Amino acid sequence: MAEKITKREDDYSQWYLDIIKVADLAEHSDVRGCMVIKPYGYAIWEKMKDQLDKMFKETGHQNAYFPLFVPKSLFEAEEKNAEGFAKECAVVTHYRLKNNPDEAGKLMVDPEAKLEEELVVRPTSEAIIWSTYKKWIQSYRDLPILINQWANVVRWEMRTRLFLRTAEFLWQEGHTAHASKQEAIEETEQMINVYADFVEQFMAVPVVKGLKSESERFAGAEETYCIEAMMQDGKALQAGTSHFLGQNFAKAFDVKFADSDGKQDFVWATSWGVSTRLMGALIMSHSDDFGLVLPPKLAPIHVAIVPIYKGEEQLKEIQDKLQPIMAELRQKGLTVKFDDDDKRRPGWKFAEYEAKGVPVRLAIGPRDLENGQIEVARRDTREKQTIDIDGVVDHVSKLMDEIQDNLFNSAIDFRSNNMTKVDSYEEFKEKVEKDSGFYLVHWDGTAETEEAIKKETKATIRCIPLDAPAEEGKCIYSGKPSSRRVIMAKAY
RNA sequence: CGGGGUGUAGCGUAGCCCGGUUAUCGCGCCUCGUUUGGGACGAGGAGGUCGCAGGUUCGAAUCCUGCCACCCCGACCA
Repeated sequence: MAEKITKREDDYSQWYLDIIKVADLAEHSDVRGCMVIKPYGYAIWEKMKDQLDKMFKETGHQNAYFPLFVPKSLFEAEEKNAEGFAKECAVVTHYRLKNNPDEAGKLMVDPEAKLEEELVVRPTSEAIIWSTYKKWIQSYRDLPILINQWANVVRWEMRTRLFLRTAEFLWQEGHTAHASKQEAIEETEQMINVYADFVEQFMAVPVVKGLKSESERFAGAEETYCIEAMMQDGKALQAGTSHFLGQNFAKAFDVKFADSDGKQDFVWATSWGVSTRLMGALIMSHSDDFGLVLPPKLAPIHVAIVPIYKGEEQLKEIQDKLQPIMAELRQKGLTVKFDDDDKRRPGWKFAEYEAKGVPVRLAIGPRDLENGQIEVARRDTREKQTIDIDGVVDHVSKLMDEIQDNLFNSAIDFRSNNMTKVDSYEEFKEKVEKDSGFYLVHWDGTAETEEAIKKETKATIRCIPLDAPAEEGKCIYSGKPSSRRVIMAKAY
């Protein structure tokens, strides 16, 4: 774990993978395109998960669980959805292995055990969930259904990348059913706001809330809301989506309800999700060449304490001095790790906790004990200062807020510096090729223009920002009129 | 799936072009000792189906064929 890492423009991917390695977050598994999330990485994910779960429950949702396998016929029911995912589905065709008669000790798929109907391993759960909701819904009194599920899904991607795109990934998917269009739209908007609040307030990553263009929309959705974040190389990362599904799935699965007048109508639907991809966003937003940088609100360890000592006696002295301080820190809800591991030297521990992104490190040795002081180091700026030990609890707890704010503000600054309004296509082409970043441009609203720009520049419409002010202009590509700017960027 | 690259101990690698003793070096690991304020030092030690499967050869990490995995660039995508 001693290797130095460097962030360079031409080597950003390697830097990203290096961070994952030095912080001990995850690694490639032996299974194609899959990932092993290691304990420290999972601890961070768990923090994110717990917070999101809390926010879902605060907005009236409940957790449930649906099957991993989706019979092919169910999967086919919503045509657009099936078509959108068909190319990346893992499919179960057999249910048994047997000994291979030609090769001792080897197994083979038993051809006798072919399934009548193939089972699709869920790439998303709309199909299985809506076929279930059909049984649950008869009247408006059964609505709304506000359910979330924490699960793994499988998408057989051509190219995979740790956290950002793995064949199997962990996520949460909300699936709600409503009696009115209006209510479903409100739900969709509510959830994109929940996501934005979580990502900004907990991950300290600023996002743009917006609508996807038709071509980037979720397969089977009427409207897709998204949040887009900017990574340190200027590229965009879609951090979460919330879909208004209209009555598409209700029609596909024949889910009708009787309203208060006894009239039958199809149910209105939403779905929304975020995944372990958020880990990628977290890593790429704040890390530096010394490793991961974690916002305090998501750090599994808030304070690492490194005692510097010779012999048991000195260690004991330090422990006695720190015992009440650690108790106070813990009382304030902070997780404290006192690292008296004698097998590692202090310098090693300093580097280790930096690599893991622990927000604050305390170091204390005989010299400090004598002076009644302690050394405090913050991870975000890597500043160290020696303060009176009496004030350390207050100081550290203030630092937590400061670090959380500083990370968010730095990310905002970075984004502002890399967000440009552009009005001519020539200028746009030139800029987007040289510097990644968000470009605010006028667009005529057609898929043809979008496609043409994508082909030429590799930049795509990340979203049509919800808060974009109305502004008359001309499409940078076609010159046709446009009423607001959209965000174009290269994306992950 | 198309183009390029890589695969040698836990990690990073030399050797491969031009086949030939016991496969190189660094980090890490184990033991003992000295150490401990920014990734310690010394001495000793363990660890290898050279990605997998075939082939050529007296002899293969090295040459040939096929396959697999990973990385980068495309297409696809959360």
